[in-house]
Amino acid sequence: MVRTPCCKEEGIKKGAWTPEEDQKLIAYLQLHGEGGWRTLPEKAGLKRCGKSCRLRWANYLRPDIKRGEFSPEEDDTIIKLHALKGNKWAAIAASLAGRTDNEIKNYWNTNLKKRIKQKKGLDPIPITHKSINSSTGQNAIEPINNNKPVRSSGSARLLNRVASKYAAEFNRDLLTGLISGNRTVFGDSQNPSGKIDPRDSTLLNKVAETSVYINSSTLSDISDNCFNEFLSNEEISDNCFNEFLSNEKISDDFMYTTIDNIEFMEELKGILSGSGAEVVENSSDEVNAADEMEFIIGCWNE
DNA sequence: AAGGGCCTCAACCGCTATAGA
DNA sequence: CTCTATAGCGGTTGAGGCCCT
Repeated sequence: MVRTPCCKEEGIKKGAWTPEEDQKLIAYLQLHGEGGWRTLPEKAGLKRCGKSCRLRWANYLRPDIKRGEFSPEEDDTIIKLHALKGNKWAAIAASLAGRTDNEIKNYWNTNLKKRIKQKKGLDPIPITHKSINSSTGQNAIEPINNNKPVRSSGSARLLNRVASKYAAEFNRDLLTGLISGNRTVFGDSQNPSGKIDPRDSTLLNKVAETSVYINSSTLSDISDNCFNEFLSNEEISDNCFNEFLSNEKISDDFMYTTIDNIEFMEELKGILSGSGAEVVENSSDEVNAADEMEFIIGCWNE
C-alpha cells in the first residue's frame, strides 16, 4: 500500500529553516500554544507542512531545550539507559531534562557508540553488550566471574515479562533466589519426592543463569511499592526504574558485564513473547518453557 | 589553494499508536 | 466498529563544516 505523503501540497518548502521562519513559528506558538499542527503553517504564514513545524519546535525551538555538550553524568545515564531500554530514544530523553530524543540519538550514534567500542572493547548492542574479543570474528561470550557481587547480566525486560506472567505465584524470596542465581534451590537434590521433572529444574537453573543486573540484596532493599510494581506490570514505570538505577548496590559497570547464556535468554524471550520458540534440553521432546514454569510453580504451591 | 573524505546533526520519511467523529 | 486526523517514534538522509593530503 502506498502511503499518502504528509506534505502533498504544492509549494511546501523543505530543508533547513531560516531565522525568519523560526521567528514566525515561535511568535505563533507563544500566542496560541502548541497543537493544531496541520493548520498551523497557514495561520502562521509558513510554507511548511505541519509535521515539519512540530519537529522544528520540538527538537530545536522549544525554550526548555538544553543545548551544548553532554556532561559525563548525562553520558553515563544515556549508556545505562540504552543498555536497558535499547534504542528507545524518547524513553531515554525523558530521563534527561532538556535533551531531545533526536539529540540523544545523534549523540549516541556519533559519539557514545564509538566510545564504548573503543574503551570497553564491547559491542554496544543494547541488552547483550557482548564481548567482541573473538578470534572467529563473531561475538564471544565471556565466562562469568562468580566472585562479583552482581551476577552476569541478562535482560531486565525478560525479567519483566517473567515477573508479569507469574506475578500471582511468585513471592519475594522466590524471585530473589531466581534473580541472584541461587541454583541449588532448583536442583534435583531439593526434589526428593520427584515432583519436579528434571527438565524443569534445568529450565529454572537456566533462568537463574540469565539473572538480571540486580543482586538479591539490591532486591531486598528496594521499596515494597517498587517491588510490587516490578511484579505486576509489563514494563516498570520511570519512578521504579529510577529507584533501581539509583540503588547503590547496583554495580556501576553492570551494563558491561557479559551474558553467560545468551542463546537461552533469546530463546526464552521468544517463548514468553508468544512466538513459540522451543527449549529442548537433553531431550527429543519439545518443551514449552512457560508451561513448564507453570507446572513447577504448581508443585511449589502444593 | 583545492578537493576529497569524513563527521555532525537538523530535517525528513515511514510507520505505529491513539483519539475522536 | 471503522475511518480519519494527529501525535509521536525510530531510522535514514543529506547539507554543510572540518580535516587531511
